[in-house]
Amino acid sequence: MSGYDLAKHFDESIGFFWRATHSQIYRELSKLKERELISAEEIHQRGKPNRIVYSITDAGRDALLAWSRQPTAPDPVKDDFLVKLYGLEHMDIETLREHLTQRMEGHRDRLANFSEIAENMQPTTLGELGRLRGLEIGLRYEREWAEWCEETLDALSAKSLAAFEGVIDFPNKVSEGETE
Amino acid sequence: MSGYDLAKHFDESIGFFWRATHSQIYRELSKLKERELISAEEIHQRGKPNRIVYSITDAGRDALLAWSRQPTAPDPVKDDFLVKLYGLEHMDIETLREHLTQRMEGHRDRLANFSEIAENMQPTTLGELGRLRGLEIGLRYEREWAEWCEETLDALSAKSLAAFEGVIDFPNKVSEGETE
DNA sequence: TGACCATATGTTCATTTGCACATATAGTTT
DNA sequence: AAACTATATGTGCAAATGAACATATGGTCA
Repeated sequence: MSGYDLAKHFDESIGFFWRATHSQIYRELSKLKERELISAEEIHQRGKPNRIVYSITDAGRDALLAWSRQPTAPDPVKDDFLVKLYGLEHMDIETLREHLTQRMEGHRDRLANFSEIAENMQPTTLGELGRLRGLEIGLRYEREWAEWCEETLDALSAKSLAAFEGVIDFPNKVSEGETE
Repeated sequence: MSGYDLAKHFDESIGFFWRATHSQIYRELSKLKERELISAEEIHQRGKPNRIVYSITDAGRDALLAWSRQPTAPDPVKDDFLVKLYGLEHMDIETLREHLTQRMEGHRDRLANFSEIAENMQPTTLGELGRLRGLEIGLRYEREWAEWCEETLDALSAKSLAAFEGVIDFPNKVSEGETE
């Protein structure tokens, strides 16, 4: 693939579990070529700029296999929305409810999208099997987040919050934000 | 809190959704103090080095509230294990199975840990409610990953893979990795 | 005609982050 | 006596990353 193709690929299929901007992609391709893990071929085009199409080398394939043998730590979660929940008493809850609703919709959209793709997949090769497994965790991920958003919206609803003592008067409803 | 306290805090409770090394913490505390969002007080101790205990200022509280009003994008997943699955035909599947097993155990351990904490929580304040909601998504996250690992191990078992044509002879079992 | 979009590749700059190093005290273990 | 652990704060360096800038062609749209 060319760098441009890779960038589009990140936007489309594999974006759920890995992504990179085009600036990073071109940098990495240069490094990989210098290490001779990929080879480059310039393709001349009429009307459009030249493309540089890269192919994996034997050394690259070896490196890929060696990499697959190295342990992988689970992707650490780092979500500032959960930080906001952690300090909920200092936050603007009304705004949080809005954000929760938006987030829920996003998760539901992606869930529907993933479900549709997964239903039309009938893996017959190892590669397809792996990609289906990837889709499967994406599905689970979006489903759980969507459900959690719904539950959390309910827990943060005015009715639910009224059950908490000393909470009926929100501490943050007064001053409108003029600070940065 | 002092920087040292914060570092321990990251290791303990809030590590699931946010973390930082002590070097980063001290740097950020310096910046926050310069912006006057926190104030510092040096505490002299016998036997131990002095501690610098930070407290939030009124400006800091304002900034915190303003921050809570800013939208938060979902934490993007970036997991190289899923990249390995994506290119499954080029990977060492036996090693992947081992890593899957280890990962599954890790997720199960954390699930058990989170479950125990959640069961003993009876939120009576907004803060506690928020922290329970954070724990709840952690619980869902670990549960789904653990189940997915189990399913994936099954899908990658020798028996399951035998059902795939042209897959019985693994392409990657021969050469032992000497490349980096 | 001028603006914008798609294709295509790159550089520069700043931020975030982690790792390793550095320093200092005092108790505990080998 | 030496090594290690806990407490406590910091610096230097490198890697990863994204945003913005830069350039070039040709088609479409207002």
